[in-house]
Amino acid sequence: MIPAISLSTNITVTTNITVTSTPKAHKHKRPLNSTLKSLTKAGKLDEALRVIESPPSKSVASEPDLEAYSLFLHSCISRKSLEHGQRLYLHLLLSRDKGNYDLLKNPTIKTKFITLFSVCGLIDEALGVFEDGLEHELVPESVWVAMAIGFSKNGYSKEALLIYCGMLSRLVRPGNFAFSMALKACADLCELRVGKAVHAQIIKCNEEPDQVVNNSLLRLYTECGCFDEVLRVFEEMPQQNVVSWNSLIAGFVHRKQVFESLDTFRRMQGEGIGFSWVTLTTVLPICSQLTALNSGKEIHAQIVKSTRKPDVPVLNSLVDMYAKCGATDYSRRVFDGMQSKDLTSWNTMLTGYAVNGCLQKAMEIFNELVESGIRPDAVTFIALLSGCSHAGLTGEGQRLFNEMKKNYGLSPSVEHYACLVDMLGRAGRIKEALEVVKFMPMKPIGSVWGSLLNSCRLHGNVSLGEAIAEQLFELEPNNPGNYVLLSNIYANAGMWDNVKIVRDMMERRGMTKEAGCSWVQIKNRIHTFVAGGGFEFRNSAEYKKVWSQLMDAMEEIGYVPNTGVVLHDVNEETKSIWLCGHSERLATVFSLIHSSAGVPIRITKNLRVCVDCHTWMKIVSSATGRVIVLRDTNRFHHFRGGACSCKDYW
DNA sequence: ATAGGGTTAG
Repeated sequence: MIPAISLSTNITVTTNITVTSTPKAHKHKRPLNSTLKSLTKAGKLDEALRVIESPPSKSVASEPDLEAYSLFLHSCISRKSLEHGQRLYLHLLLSRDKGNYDLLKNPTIKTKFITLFSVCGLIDEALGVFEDGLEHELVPESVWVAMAIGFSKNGYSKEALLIYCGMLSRLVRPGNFAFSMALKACADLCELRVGKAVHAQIIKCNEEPDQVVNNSLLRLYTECGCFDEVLRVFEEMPQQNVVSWNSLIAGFVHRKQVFESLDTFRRMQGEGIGFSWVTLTTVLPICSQLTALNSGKEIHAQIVKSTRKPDVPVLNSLVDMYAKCGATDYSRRVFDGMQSKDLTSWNTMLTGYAVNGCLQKAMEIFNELVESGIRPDAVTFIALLSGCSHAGLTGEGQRLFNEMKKNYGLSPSVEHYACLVDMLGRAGRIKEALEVVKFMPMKPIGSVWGSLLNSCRLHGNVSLGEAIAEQLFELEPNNPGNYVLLSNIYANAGMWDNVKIVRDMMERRGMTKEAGCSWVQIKNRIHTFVAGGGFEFRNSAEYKKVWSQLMDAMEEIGYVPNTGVVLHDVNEETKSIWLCGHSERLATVFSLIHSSAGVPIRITKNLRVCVDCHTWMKIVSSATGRVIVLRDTNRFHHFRGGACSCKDYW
């Protein structure tokens, strides 16, 4: 059975097949072939071509044989040497026109040309080779598969599947190569239905799928979120290798089961599977997400200990992990040590500096990037612009925004406009920000209105905030953050009735504000604190001791809680008690108790830091002499000696 | 000839 696939195509596959007789082996004489082969093996493709293209003399055969050409093409493919391949192709076409035996009909040669053109990105040329004679010949599986892989590798997964279907419709039986290719295409498209049909074919063909096919199944089900299937295939396959385990970890990451994925990584070491660079590039982002610096460092140690040379992606994710843990110095060390860098390496380092508020250094990296001759891309500018926005460098940001198109030929996307709007709004230039929204060439997305609303909150603009919120509620009715922002605006203005109206609206629409939650890694454990929770900890003697010491220090400095951040209409005393229960404070006290002096405290929060906690943190950093690195939903705050890296602008 | 990965965004 052929699975029903509804995909649009411009490829027509005809089904009337005429079988031509098998070509007779091409006669050849040794000398020419051995010359050609040795030239090819020595990498002297130019000379080899000269031999091929030279007019036939009587002393040698008119054409070299299949084997010699195969070898030559193989060499072209591994070097991605399009030019040599094209010249051979032209030569064979001319030779065919002269009435010589048509070597382009030979499946091996055909497969190699298809592969060569595909790896060089010339998918149309590859298709031309493939379709040449398709109607009259019985094309073996290998040719179909080469064409399909060509499509798939160039990002044309639908077309790859259509080739697969074309093959089935001609009753060519798919083998393991065809199966894994088809499954990859389905995984790339998230085409679960077709993928399951292929799975069914694999089962029905009654031959044991090989490991690659099983791994492709794992990836399909991982991508499509069918975790039960992932587990089943994983358990049932005769042997799991590194790739299988990597898929399993990726499956957990996909489901945001960070602890399970770390656990699987450990189990894989326990079972003697080891790891590959891909394993580490899958696991490192978990450490980034969790700000689990200790775990990240352990992985770094594995890389250092290894005798293999780490590849670019694994080092990129290492740079990112350190940056996401607020440790840009470590990032920089890894970055500087990289022997080769790609644009992602630069973007990652740049972004790391930008989100940590080190705009100066981000600009230095940017300049170095430009000097090294690499062209920055859209991501580079999002990092720079959002960095400028958060650092309050409006002029610099505007300059970059304009340079983007003028000097680098990049037209700003809606995300870039969002950054521009954000930086103007934050600086209190809300009117100009609105002008940008009005004249930008595309429809604003939620985040554009969102940053405007945030600007209204920062600058206490109630009426404009209301108007913007209205737009936003229409665009993103189910984003609780927008409602919270509006109620913040009302609360700051003391308009408690309106706060209540917004709260009721949220409740009616079934939305809840995410509970504030902070966590910190101490040794290998992640300790989580929820706002208003942690009672057991707060009742402990050690907590009370540290807390009262902090209170004394606060009093000395003259700290008065800013209860304005409590968005409920309750009395002042209750408000200040609630503030003490904010999750970042619990995490801070916990860290003060459980980590040694001199080590920076690294806390991560799922929401934005509140203004009062921000003040509180500054004081704690000066009273205890500790560096506190707080990562909130979008920024880093480095508290040191009573000041914050964000200069109170965020 | 087939399977696995990293960066931005209120």
